[in-house]
Amino acid sequence: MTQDSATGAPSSAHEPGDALQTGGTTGIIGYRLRRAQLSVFQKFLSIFDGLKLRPADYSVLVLIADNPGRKQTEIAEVLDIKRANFVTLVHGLEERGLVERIPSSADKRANALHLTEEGETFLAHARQVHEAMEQELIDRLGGEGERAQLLALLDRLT
Amino acid sequence: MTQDSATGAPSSAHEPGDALQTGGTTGIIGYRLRRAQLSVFQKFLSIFDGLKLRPADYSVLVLIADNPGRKQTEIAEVLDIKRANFVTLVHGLEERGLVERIPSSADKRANALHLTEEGETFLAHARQVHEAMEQELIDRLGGEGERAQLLALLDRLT
DNA sequence: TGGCAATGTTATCCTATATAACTAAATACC
DNA sequence: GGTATTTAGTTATATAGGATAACATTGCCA
Repeated sequence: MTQDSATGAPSSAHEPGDALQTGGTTGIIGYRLRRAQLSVFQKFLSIFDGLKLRPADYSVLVLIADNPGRKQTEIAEVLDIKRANFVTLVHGLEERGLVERIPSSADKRANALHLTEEGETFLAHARQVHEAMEQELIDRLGGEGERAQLLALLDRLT
Repeated sequence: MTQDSATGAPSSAHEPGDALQTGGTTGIIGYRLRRAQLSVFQKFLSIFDGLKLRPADYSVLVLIADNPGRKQTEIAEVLDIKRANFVTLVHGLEERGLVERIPSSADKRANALHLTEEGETFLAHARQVHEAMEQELIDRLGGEGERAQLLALLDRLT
């Protein structure tokens, strides 16, 4: 009884060079999501290796650029980053001269976040680099239509 | 010049209660992938909280069940888990009485992995629980067709 | 005015993941 | 056949992500 291909069930024995039965995991939506996400993030990391920018850093810079003057809690919240961990993240960006924490005059507890001039320049470049990566992903998907399809399907899972 | 809705660009000022401009991040494939993956894993964790089973544990049990007698390196490899980290993972499953490490007679360095009787019973139950979750995800996607579409699109990213 | 909530921060913990080094055993090479 | 290389499992260790608790300062509000 070694008819794997018929039943898909594991045979009682295996030859040393045999491929493993992976259907039990590769059929799982969450598993495939995770693999795809890791693959895309890996590509991001390799592309942005020179700029020393991680996905979280990039998303923070983009959000600050598109919402200048917002306080830390607001930016952290939309990214689902705990404000305690956001402190370290912003601190790093500030040390690199990309972000400014300006004490809010309206609320003395809060810091208003802004990009520095250098931060604007840096992000403009990073956005170009990222745009190229995004376009490659779209190409791999098959086009804009497939990208829209994917995003719509992902939305239903969230 | 406060016509955000027309340009999508940030206005120079924001009202305290305003929603943030998030298009810069939510349009990114990798960002949406990550959010969806986190959401699905979160659901997994809450559903399997009672069984104290994490996604990685589940995938390991399934792979051992479907490929009994394989050695650690083989199972770890298909899951992209470093063999050094796999040691701890399998050790935990062994301590819980779900997995056996049987020294291979053919290769005295290797451990042949098997589920125990208890492991088989446990996994049978876990598979049922997971099947219900998977079906809910499929329903959310819209049906089997959409599931197949999603998996196909994810494949192209990997 | 006094109590409660929010902001930013520090400290700490846990988990996941990556790397290096080691042993014992198998394999390759000559 | 004996030596060198590779492989399997393991240990120790480092880093990064993310969660929680506690605290000072400030804002809110009733």
